[in-house]
Amino acid sequence: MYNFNKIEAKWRKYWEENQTFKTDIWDFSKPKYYVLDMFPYPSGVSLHAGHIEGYTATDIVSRMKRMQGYNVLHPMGYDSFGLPAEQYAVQTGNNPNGFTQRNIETFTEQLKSVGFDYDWTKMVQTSDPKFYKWTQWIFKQLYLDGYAKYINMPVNWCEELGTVLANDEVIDGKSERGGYPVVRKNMKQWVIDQPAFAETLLAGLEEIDWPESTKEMQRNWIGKSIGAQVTFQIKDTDKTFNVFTTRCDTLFGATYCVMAPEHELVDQITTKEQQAAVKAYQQECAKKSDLERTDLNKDKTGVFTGAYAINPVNNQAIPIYISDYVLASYGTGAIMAVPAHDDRDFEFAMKFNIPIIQVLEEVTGTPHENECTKNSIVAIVYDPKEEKYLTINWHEQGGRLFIGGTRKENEDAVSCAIHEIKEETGYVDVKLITEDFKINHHYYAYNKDKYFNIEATPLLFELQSDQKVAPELEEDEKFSVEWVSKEVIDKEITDELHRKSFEYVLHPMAMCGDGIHINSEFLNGMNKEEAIHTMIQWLEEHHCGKKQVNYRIREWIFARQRYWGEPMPIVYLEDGKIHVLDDDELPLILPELDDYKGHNGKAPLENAIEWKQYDHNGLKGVRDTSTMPGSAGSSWYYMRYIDPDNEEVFANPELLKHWMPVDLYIGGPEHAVGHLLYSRIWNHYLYDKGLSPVKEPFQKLVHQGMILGANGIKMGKRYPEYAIDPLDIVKNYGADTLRLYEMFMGPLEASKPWSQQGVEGAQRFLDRVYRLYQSDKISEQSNPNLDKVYHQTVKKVTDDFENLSFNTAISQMMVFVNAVYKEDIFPSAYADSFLQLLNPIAPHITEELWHTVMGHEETIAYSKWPTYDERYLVETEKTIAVQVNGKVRATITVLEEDSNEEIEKKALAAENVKRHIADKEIVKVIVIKGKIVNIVVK
RNA sequence: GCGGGUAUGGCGGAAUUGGCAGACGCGCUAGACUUAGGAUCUAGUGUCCCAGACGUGCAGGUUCAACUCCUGUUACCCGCACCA
Repeated sequence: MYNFNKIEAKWRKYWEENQTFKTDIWDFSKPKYYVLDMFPYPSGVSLHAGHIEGYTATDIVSRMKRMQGYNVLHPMGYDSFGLPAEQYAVQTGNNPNGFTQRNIETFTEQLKSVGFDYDWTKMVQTSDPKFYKWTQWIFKQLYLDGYAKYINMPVNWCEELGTVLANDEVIDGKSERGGYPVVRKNMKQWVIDQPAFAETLLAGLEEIDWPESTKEMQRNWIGKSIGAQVTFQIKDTDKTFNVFTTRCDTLFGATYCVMAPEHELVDQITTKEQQAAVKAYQQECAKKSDLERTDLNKDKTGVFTGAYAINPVNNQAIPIYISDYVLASYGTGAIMAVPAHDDRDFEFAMKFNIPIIQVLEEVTGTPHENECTKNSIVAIVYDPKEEKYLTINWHEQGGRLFIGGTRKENEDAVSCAIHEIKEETGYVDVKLITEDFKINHHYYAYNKDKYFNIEATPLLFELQSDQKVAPELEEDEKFSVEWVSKEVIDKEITDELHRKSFEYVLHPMAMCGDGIHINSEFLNGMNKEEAIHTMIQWLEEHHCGKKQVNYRIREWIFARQRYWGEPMPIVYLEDGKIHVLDDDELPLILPELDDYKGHNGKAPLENAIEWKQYDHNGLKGVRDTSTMPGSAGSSWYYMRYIDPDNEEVFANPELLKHWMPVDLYIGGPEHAVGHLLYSRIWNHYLYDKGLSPVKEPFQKLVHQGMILGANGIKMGKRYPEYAIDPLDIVKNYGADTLRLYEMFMGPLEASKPWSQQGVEGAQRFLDRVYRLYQSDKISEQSNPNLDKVYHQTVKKVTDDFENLSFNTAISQMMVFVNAVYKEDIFPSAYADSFLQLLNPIAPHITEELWHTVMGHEETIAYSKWPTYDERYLVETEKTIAVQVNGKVRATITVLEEDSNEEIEKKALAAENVKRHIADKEIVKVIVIKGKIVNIVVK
């Protein structure tokens, strides 16, 4: 076994002493390549296997690009503000900075031990005043441009952490960190106006090479929906309120309105009689945490306010309820409810006995020209004693159906149905159960040779007794009355109308799809899309509504009542005005405290009595004592790497123009709607101001998958016995082995289980390579036997690295090594190139062999990446398969210049093929040149 | 419930535009070298009723040919979740 510990230490020292990986940022002579990792939070625990995976991937790409002649920027830094350091400070009374710096030292040591090619002279720390000066400065610009605002709004308040949280920091009603309960609370807060960026963020997604799932998550998070705002007047007052709806076409079906319990109008419109009930309900809702509020959504609750709203399209007065199924924070905090065509409204209406008006008919069947129209019924009779349904079996004429019939003029659906049941089956003692909707059905009647478009009303009856009269129609071989079970119906009733009828009658529900409008005056006969369009026009003409776009994304709550973050560069002056610090007052440095704990829900900086007092240039006031969220610094750090020591600007514009955007960004998928959205917002903003040269900061994004424990179980706190410490692997197997193994495990994006035996396999390969280079096979002679596999390997490794398919690149290198082992001569040119191909994955061992065996003086890191010659890849002679009726029966050797006829001749001549086509007729022979021959016989 | 993804030997996983399913590694079996082997090298390794048949979650379809395309379906993973 080669001495990996010694070799790895030797070359790490060499790289550091020679500043091998220092990027000359001003060297514009070569094309640039900016490859970035998501920087870690320097916690007390060390790097885990997942970090190594992502960091190795970028390391490989950066090393290959460097060898391909790019000027590569591959920096690393620390997201060093955050909660664990804060908690350490609270518990020990020590400044969190010391704790943070110690962790950073450990992390840096660990990262170096894995051999990553970071340019450490570019390192940034978000908690460094030199860095956060510019975080504060960008915030200041956002404030001056009106995007950062100090407003009163409902926030996520976590009592346990003593701070507000952003929406992405709340998971299932609990804090992301610690899992403490989170409640809604109204507070005056610093926020960033995210909805202002919604459109540009959506548009930008089209330009970038990101995983579709992540883009989709961002789209959902932004949550654009196009609809209409409709203004309702409150009956007998001059008050109005707006609702947002995506289905203004169903306005004629609105039978009530709902306001969120917190809606500002609720107190003003509630009638005396309802006041007590409304107050009680509001209090009940306020007490609930977000978790309880969403958890208790199985059953709808609500209270009538006593007030009525006037539906602008028909001047009907409809009741106004309050219910927590309407959220104060979305849309206008009030809705129009259309129970016939919305699931939630349907559920609420059923519970509170509110009328349901159908305004949209589902359409079944296919429309046809020259249809006759009529009204009809589908009667479904249920016998609860036998648990069977009454059907008519029309045998050949039309299969099994329920009882159907045409309504005569002036005949209502129920009497028609009762009449038809009697006429066709003789049963007379039936009770109506439901009759709530209509279906629009197109069909062709064979017996009449006509196309029909009918409006059908399905009705459910229950059989009360077996009482019967003689039916008008006698049963015969064409027609029989049968009671059957639900299973038989599911199987045998195929008619679309009858199936739909049965489905709706058994499970009444809202019809949310498309259809034909009814009961809707000027919309009647239109489909959904047409009706929405028409209704918006009508609303605008009558000044009671308009087209409206709504976003789910809300203000980004930007202040935390914590210590370990960037202080807000804000002062509240004595006259109540807000003052933002001058540039020369930045950075506003975080003061040392005696006590890092907040008291009574107040920020820890409240303890900095002197620091708080502001008296500068004749302005007196009090500083804001909140700090920025963890995602502030990480929203722009990628630009600071380019120019980390600049004291005049956050980064030199000329450098930014050359280096941005990040060409490849690799990190975990957990930041999909946090960091990755915030960064885009800041970058879009800076781009609009001309301070960033590109709109989108990260051109290509890839997420590495999770590395699981050996049993496929997530590593971590719950199962520490399965946790793998990558540094143990470095010590016991070598950094090169760790890197090779993690890259060979499987596709970068996939989750994959750890295998100790796999680690040993990786080490075995490296040792095999090492021994190969110690052998006397390396020679100045050439070896044509290796030409093809060599060029194939160069091509595949280059392509696969480019596509981040490291597992298959490694597999190809193994194929190459296996091939060399079978040969006596390993040409030194190939031996050189192979080290270069393997270098990005295993930098130490390859650098060692490059110098000690191949005799190079200079580092391998800047050697020219090998190229392949296409000539060796085209195969003059190829073995292809011959199939007979799609089954492989033989393989034949064909030459590049063989014509299809010659190939066919060879195929037919193969022994095993002859046997399989003997005494059969050849229907045709398919020859795909260079691929396969298929002989079809009969 | 909605959105996205995955499913291939004992295991991790390969398979350009549909064209010899199982590359490569792990594990396993046998042999060589050895005092020895948990080192190394060589050969083998999808299943079965083995001149053949079957086989990429399940059921269909398209095609000369399907892991790959189409329809339906199941299981698991991730995200969102009363968003009007």
